[in-house]
Amino acid sequence: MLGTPIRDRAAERRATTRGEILAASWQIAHEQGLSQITLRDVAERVGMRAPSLYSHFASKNAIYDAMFADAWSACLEVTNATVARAPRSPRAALKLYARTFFDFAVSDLARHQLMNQRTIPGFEPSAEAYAPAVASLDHLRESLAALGVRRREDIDLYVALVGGLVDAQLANDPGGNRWGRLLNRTMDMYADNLGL
Amino acid sequence: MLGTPIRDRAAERRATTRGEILAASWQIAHEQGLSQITLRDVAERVGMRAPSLYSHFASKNAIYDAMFADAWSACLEVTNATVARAPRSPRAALKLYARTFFDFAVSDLARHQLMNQRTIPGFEPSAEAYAPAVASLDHLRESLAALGVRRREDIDLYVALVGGLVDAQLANDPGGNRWGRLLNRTMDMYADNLGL
DNA sequence: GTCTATACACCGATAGAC
DNA sequence: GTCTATCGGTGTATAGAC
Repeated sequence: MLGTPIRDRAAERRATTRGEILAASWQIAHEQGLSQITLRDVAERVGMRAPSLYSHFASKNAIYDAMFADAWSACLEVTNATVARAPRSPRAALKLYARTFFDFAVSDLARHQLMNQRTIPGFEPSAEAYAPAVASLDHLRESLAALGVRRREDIDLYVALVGGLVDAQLANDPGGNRWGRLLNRTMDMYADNLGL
Repeated sequence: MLGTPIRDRAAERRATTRGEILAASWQIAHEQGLSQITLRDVAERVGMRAPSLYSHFASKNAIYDAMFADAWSACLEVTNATVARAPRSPRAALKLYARTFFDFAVSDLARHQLMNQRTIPGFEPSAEAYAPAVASLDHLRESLAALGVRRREDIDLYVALVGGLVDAQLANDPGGNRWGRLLNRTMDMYADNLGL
């Protein structure tokens, strides 16, 4: 009687190919911009013809969808690691959280555009791709709650403050630190406003 | 001897056609999104064939360029009118300036994307189109200076605060007021931080 | 299942007739 | 200045080889 193989070599190969397609897509996004990804270019980099990509992704937007999930999963991983070594002082913790997200966002323009802006014309993330994004926001809420920040408007303000610094940095001084310098001051200002 | 005509009817007609092309482009941007503008669609709305548009604009990006100048000119006009009726109190003036820009930005998503984000793949505003944008920033600097805000990092912080609220509002609650409600509080927080 | 070949409809842009 | 015709490029779809 034939037993079930331990490893599913076909599935492994399929997952590898999927990863290669995504890696090539990220490469193009970094080199030429997020919206400059073309199926023919992706296919060439992985040694295929363009239509063959449809064996692995249902459409070009499905590739963006997987990239969106990738990006937010990476964000969730980074912030998880940070919270584990959070300092006791609420202000210090606030600054660490904000700095972690700021550095993550500023370090990759294409990724930030995919995560936080709607720069791709017809693209809307699927529910599955949104899951790690929701998890990240939940995680942020828990982390802020542990510092005593629980009201929705306070969390909204935090989101706007950090997001505003990130957007200003990327839009007006990409590669620089003109707005990154203001991050600690902004968090002190925020903590003062909350009476922390 | 033939005198020069008082009115240049050909130039007037040309300017009118240009305006019609831009109006049609804004209409499409509002209905379908900024990146969904196609030359064939624009041409159809003004009663032309697509290639005829090249008699009035050198390229599709030249249309975006004129729209960019339009948008910042409108912003400059609105903020100019606001400063003229500024209250004496620095805090009240700060709130009025911020509210004016916030309402202007939030009222038109497509316009805001064109002005402040880089959502169109190959588009970079020309120097001429940038002029009203630079004038707006100069105008903001003068207005803030009159309130006692003169350091570059203080101005940078103001830009990030207002921009962050606008982006959060448009991205997470379009048509609502969830972040608009935080504008006055944010300006008080900012004024506290500056000791105003 | 995976890939190739081919095709379609649409895009921005250009050439040349009128 | 506007037209028709056309070009190379795009995302997408499908038939069929292996």
